Amino acid sequence: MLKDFECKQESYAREVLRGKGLKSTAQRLAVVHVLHTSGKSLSVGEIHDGVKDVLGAVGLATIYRTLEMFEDLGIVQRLHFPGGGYGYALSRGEHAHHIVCVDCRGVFDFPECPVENLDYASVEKQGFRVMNHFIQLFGQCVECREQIAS
Amino acid sequence: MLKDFECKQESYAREVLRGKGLKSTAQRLAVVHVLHTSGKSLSVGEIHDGVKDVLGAVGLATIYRTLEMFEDLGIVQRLHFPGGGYGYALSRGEHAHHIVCVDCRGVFDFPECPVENLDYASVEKQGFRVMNHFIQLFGQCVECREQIAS
DNA sequence: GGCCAATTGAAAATTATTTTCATTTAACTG
DNA sequence: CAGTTAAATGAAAATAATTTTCAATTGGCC
Repeated sequence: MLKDFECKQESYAREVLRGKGLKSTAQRLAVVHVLHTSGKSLSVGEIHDGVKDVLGAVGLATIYRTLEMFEDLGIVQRLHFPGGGYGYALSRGEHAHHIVCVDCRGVFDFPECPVENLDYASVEKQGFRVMNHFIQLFGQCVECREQIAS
Repeated sequence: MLKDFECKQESYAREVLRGKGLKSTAQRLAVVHVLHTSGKSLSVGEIHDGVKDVLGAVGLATIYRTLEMFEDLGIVQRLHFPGGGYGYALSRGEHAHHIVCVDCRGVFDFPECPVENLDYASVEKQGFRVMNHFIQLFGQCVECREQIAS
């Protein structure tokens, strides 16, 4: 199932999958497509609904399987919200992090990595070796701010 | 139920609870106690087990209720692990963050807040107002590192 | 087009979490 | 310190979320 037009993210996913000997199924590409066109972070259920809109009936288990796999492959990233709950968004580039609007759950770029230039000395003094970091910024995007003001 | 010796964290929890007109029950203080003595981040189930060791039978629902409430009160913090799953740890001070050992799930201090001194200009240029941030560093603590080396 | 391992769907099974409601308890009051 | 009362608990049921199973289907390669 090859579509006439694919967004960059879909081609990228295709490439990563092929590289690992995994299949680029319609369901998997639809997950990328839905996330891409929404521009937001979506819950598993929302992704399932979106994929169903594109393909018709799709098993929920497939969505779970795909998202887990995509996270391992670095295609998507799991985001946790302050009030509880989580969602997925397409990964940004190498060391870009997500800024998430707490109202619309829209995802924006935060190109600088705050941890990049960080002094690990205080930590490494304790003998700790930092391997990985998880950063999410939360706030309000312009649109949601204006909506509340009005 | 007042114990002869209470750790600082328990007294602190007591104080916060009183301030909100909430009761300092044995179950609630035991949650703090278990987290404190473990020095690690623990899953809901592990906390339940730990509390049962101290008090005998305790309902799991109480543990869920307590942890949710403690998170709102800033007494504990929920941590999400890279491979999935989550746990709770006692909150560190105001802007200190957690560093979590991926092997033993031990929690260490990271006093500097990397976001504190960050230039939000690039974000705010997009009209985004940052309200909140979630940071977790993952790595390996000395002990786990040595264990693997041996 | 045909082959084969990978993938899917549907349902069942499992696990996690929340709700309900009768009973108990901490904290305040006199 | 006993009495009062709203808050909290426990146990079980209800709900929701996630994973597993296995037969049927499909994508990628020859």
